[in-house]
Amino acid sequence: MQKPSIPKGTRDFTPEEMAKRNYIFNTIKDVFRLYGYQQIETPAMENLSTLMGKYGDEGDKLLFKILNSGDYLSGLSDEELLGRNSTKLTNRISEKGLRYDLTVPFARFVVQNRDKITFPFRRYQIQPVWRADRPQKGRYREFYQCDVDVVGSDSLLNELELIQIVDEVYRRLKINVCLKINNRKVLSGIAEIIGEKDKIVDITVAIDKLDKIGLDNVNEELASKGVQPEAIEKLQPILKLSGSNNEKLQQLKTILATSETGLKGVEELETIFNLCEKMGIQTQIELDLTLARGLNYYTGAIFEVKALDVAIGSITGGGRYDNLTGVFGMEGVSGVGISFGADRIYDVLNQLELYPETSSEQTQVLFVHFGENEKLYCLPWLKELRAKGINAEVYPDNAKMKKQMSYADSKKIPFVAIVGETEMNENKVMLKDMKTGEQNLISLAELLSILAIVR
RNA sequence: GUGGUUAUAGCUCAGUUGGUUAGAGCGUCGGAUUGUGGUUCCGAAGGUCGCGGGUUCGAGCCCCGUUUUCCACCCCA
Repeated sequence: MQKPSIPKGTRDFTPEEMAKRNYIFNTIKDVFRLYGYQQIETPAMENLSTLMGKYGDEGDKLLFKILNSGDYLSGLSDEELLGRNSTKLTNRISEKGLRYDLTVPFARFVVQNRDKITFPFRRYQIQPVWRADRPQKGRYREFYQCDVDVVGSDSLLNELELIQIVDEVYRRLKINVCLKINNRKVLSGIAEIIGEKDKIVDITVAIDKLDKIGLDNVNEELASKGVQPEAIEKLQPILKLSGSNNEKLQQLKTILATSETGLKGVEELETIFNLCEKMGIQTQIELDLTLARGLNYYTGAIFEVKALDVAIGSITGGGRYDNLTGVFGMEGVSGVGISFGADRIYDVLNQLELYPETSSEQTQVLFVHFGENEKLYCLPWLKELRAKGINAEVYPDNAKMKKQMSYADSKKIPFVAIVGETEMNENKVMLKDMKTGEQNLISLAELLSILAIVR
């Protein structure tokens, strides 16, 4: 027999792992709701026409495509088949794909449901996304994103609130993070004043790597992309900017003095920093001019959150995108949002062992018994316990004591209620505390009060 | 897509220069113990050595291909 397996980059989650993951999801959800965001879901698959071209050339390659149903070759000519043009052929045999992120499907959702939505629309969405990447550390082909976005509002107050959400989520999860912030308008301004306006993508991609490959290599990459030597020269003081956020902003003001967009970006950043200070954000916030992020659609603020105690890449990212709905035929709607990478947060929490000890998903008491009559005797007790919200179960088969007890032990159930003839005659159970080994003959009322207190 | 790396029991891993019948720990199951788990002792089950080809008298071990794992690049949560 062939060993079963799952596709590369995907994972199974055991009950223990799910308890941990739900702790993350619930923490994030609770905070989202505090800020008035409401949940939506969208399909796992979208039409390829919705997805293609939204994430750049690289993104198109990383889309999982779904083969058409039925005889998907029937409409094709021999010429097309023998042409061996994968890209063209793909369009003919596949019209659906798995979603690559939650932002683009959300933009589609807004356009399609504009009649049911009141703006500004605040939604959150927690669902898996798929990327045909090569898996590696902290990188999966199926992973969950937790998105919060607000569309239909230009106010920088939204940026502030997203930062507050980041601050609160990571405070609750007890993860030390650094929030990096930049602004696409500043990046545009830089490209503008060095005279390479149309090379903005190459420039941002290159300087994004400053941390990783160093200044010399960045300059080399810029040159290889055709950026003029004078332009690279002009860029140097910007790359070497240092000091506090405020100091950087002041320097940028002089550097970008001739660029209207650049100055607008600086002004936005200034406003956001001031608001954060006013609201007493605890998280360390850093203006990082090298922060570009690959996504093509950001137009204003760009965010990225990194865990300070674990090397795993960014665990949250986002930004402002003006007019993302424009490609779906709805102009003039600006949005801003961020996405929490649940799977990376999970990896961080695992490495730092930051999970709370008690899990609400655990069974509180297991009924063990000596046979058919005893088992039936347990049923009304279970009903009462469950009605009070206490997780309880009975061992379903007639099995030896040892087996039933081992079951409780391996499931880490804290209490076992033993039921035999003596207990039934007295209308009681023998409650054993699995940690201390202590046991007492008690009534239903006593059992309820004990378990209610422990909980 | 590029480069490297890995694959032996359910899991984690040994396995000598290529030499008979493939090893351990953990887990599972049974027993010691028919009203008591986590400790201990005894026993059992469990393998197409990733797959395909080649070299050899002989391959878990060497060679080629392929798939897979993990890591890095590109890119990204």
